[in-house]
Amino acid sequence: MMTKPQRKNNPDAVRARLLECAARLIVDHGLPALTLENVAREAGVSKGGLLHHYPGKTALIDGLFEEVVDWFDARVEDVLESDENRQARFSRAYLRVVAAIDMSVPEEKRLAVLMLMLSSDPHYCARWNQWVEARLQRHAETDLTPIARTLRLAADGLWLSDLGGGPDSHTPVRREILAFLETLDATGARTSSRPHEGGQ
Amino acid sequence: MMTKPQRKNNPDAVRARLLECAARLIVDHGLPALTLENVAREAGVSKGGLLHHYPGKTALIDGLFEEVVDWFDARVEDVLESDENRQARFSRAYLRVVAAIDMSVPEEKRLAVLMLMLSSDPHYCARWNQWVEARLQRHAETDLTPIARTLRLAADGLWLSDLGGGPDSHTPVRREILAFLETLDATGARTSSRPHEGGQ
DNA sequence: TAAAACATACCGTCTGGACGGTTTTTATGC
DNA sequence: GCATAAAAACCGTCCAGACGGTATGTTTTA
Repeated sequence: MMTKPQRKNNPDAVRARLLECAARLIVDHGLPALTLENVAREAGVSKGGLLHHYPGKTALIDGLFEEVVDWFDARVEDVLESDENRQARFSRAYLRVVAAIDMSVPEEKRLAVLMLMLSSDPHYCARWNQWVEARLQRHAETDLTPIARTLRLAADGLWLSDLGGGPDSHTPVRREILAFLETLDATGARTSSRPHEGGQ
Repeated sequence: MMTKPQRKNNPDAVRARLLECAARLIVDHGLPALTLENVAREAGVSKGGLLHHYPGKTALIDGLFEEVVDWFDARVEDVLESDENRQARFSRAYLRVVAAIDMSVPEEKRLAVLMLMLSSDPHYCARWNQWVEARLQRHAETDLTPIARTLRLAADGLWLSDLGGGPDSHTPVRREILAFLETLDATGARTSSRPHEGGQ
């Protein structure tokens, strides 16, 4: 027997569905497709139902933003801990998480949402920068080198390419790039590993 | 005396002003600020006047897109030709152009528009990919290596960082990254320069 | 029975764009 | 040259639809 078969309403599931549908809408049809009506219809609730859970469009987007950031943060933390090499740990984890994203998996598509929100709204951009800089501060010993920064920069590029299906988003090419970047990481560690603080 | 002081109408100038104002509106206040009325007011014409030159909003955006791409293309071509080193010529030029962008110069701000359009609309994303792939095909001999791809990826990351004022957009850090990437370019050329075609 | 979880109906605003004018420029005939 | 017709440039108004949000119900859960 199921755990809760007699329960008709499941607000938590509805909220999750709302967020998921919002993400899918954005990724598949762009930001203008993110309307309250669309999200509600996709999630199988009425607009009133949606506004009950998220009192306004900004609340919905905020919820989506935080969920995606948390998801990304958790994955980075996970990859980070299972890495013995300390050199540029955070940035390498950052890159690996981005590289591991498979856009054909709807679950992972939602990260693309982040990219969209970042580039469109200065507000979320600032909040994202806050997250990055907090992590950068925590890993100041290992992730302030040019190599580390390059890894993250390349990750962002890969990320953007994924979003638009660019020439670098195809599996074989991407695999090669990744391999190169990991090599770069190893060699770069020897080349210039001095962490420099507070330039200027 | 001026060349054409007696001419009251100057449609070409109006069209240019329209595009410029559209770009500024997007960069300064985000995409939702791009309304026909706003653009028309900023450009000092009526909405009817705008619709005379660009029959519809999509036409306006299309015009803006093409102008910015052309601008970027011209600069890349320019940097490209004045580079004796053949290794990853196109990708290095791509990087240098992006790196040279000064967001405090309004003229160069408009490149940010491209980034916004790319990440928001799948349609323009495809058109951008078309451009990149065309250039990639033209420079197939030099720019299909992982290093070349990495340069462009990093450029995109830098670009995105510029748009949002991320931690890598500050001058000293950026300068360091750039220096590193140029070094990487030189060393990488020796490491693995074999062009591989048609993976899969 | 009170509150949470929904649905339905409705409203105000904004925006793209159609439409019919008016003025300016250009092309044409003489 | 010059009148004049035609085309291009431009303006102001109006409208239909979309969208965010409110207000008010109805059902389910605690």
